[in-house]
Amino acid sequence: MRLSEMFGKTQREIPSEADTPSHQLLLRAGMIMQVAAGVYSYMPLGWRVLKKIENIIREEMDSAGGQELTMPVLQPVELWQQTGRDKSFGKGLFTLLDRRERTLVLGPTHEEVLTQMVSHHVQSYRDLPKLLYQIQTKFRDEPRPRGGLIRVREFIMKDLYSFDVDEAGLDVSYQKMVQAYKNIYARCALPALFVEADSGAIGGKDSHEFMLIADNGEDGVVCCEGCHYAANAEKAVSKKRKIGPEKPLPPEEVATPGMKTIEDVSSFLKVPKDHTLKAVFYVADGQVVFAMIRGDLDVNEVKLQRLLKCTDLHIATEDEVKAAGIAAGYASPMGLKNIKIVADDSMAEGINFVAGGNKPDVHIKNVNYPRDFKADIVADIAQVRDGDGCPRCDGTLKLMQGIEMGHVFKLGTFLSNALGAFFIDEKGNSQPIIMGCYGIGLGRLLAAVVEHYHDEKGIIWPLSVAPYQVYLCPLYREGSHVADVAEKLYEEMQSAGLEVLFDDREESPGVKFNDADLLGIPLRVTVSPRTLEKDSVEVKWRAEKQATLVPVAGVASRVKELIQSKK
RNA sequence: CGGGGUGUGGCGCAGUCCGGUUUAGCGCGCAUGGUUUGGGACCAUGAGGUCGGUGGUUCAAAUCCACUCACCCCGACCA
Repeated sequence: MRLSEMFGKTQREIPSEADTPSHQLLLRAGMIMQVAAGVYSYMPLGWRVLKKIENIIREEMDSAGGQELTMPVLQPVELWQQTGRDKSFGKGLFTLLDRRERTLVLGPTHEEVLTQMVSHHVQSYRDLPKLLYQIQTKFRDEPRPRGGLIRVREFIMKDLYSFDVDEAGLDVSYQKMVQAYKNIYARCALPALFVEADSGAIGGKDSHEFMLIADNGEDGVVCCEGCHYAANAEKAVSKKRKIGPEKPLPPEEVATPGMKTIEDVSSFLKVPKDHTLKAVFYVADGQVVFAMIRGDLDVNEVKLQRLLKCTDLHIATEDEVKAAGIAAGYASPMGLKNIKIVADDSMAEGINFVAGGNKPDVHIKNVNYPRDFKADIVADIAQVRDGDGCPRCDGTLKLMQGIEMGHVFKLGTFLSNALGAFFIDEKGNSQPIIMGCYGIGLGRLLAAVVEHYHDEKGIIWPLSVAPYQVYLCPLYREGSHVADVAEKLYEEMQSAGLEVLFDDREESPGVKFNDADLLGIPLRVTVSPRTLEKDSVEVKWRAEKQATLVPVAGVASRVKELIQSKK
């Protein structure tokens, strides 16, 4: 490709709407362009990268036994009502009316359509297992698109669904996919951390995510420094610091005027935070729930939601708290009626806690469980903190940020039951097909590569996904034969099967080098009067500082060797 | 949806507080001509803007008021 003819220009200045490195660089390099919030076009360079990623994924899916197919974006809402997932997706579902006023959804994923398809084409255990996948556009009306390509509302995703006769079969499919995913990240040169994850609204047994540790990640990742334990912060558990037990003292009211927060109470009464009880009110599917936890800890809402098995969970508003007859800031589990109490197991230790007095300006000292109050549920609902103890070994947990590059999970039979996807087993009995699903967002993966591979000058593409392999960079000067040599090299390298981006523009060296660095093409070949004096060209890896001279005569084959050696 | 912020040529910004010397500027980019060519060159000339939108206040609005839209960032969703 001649740069002079290519659609898309580089930009010198950082677009003001972008503040994640991948977003800034992809915009500046002219690889993507925003159309609306969370909606992007891919320009030729960006699209080439996306296709390379797509091919890597396709190859790995195929060699793991996957069969590719395609399904419609437009789906009848009735299909979603059958599984109830229209509700669990809620507002995230893009819907529209057709001319007959029928509601259609823009598919946010394709389990429903595919399960229905499978239910028509699988009758016997002999038809299983099957691994079916698609690479196509999905739509989700995200509450907040973010970070350029990292979180968008229209995105291309590879989704594979597995269909098995039993749990053992599902385990095999799952392992195949985990391995295929590891291969994919390895081929994209990305270090992927394999972590335990929350399986979300559908439930299911196991779930794992592949995380890229990155400052701009939107997920918390917990990882043990001593063993292999690693989990999404939503799911992670830890050994909580033991405080008690202490000898129980009799409860005692104390005046705490204006002291509403744990911080206030703790410093006012000169009691450490871990000797207080924090009360947090939630509304779970319309019902007020009282979550209680030791004052030094925070509630993990995902854990709470899973525990309550509710679809909607939010912090109660002041009005909702008031309506439930609770004194905000002074709430206590003691004497509360008709409100479900969920307590973190940290408060079950015998400690003389300070808790709210259930009336303004009063707290109660020496509150102990279960002597002074009861909880409907006692379980782990705490957020893991950096430095907590590992649940598996004696190590310490580290809390980091990560980008979710892929998610695999075991769905079980929820969907096959809802959509009637059954098979006849060896004994002639009808059984629901056991499912799993495995997704990778391609644009997100592309962004993850840039997040991981860039410097202050620009992108540094790994060879496997680079839009072009070679940046041919002639520095023209009147009276030299740089132009002729460059044209000849362009032909030769292309004939040798190399992907060459030829910067044939009449620009100054600075402009060319800076664009080469910004675009991140792995290998730069510079031809100039200076190199031609030595009958050579200069060859330099984008990722390295030094350049080497290569004789003009054998450039194409030498470059080819260099590229091969890096693969 | 709650909290914060921004909308001025393709991009980055100034001007807005305190309405009128502003025919709305600057830098980058773009066009034409010339001089340049190893890390974002220089000179000259030029094109390009209903100041996000609507309504209002006023003799007069980019500037004040009201409403509205879009986008970004922080929290509830997920590849």
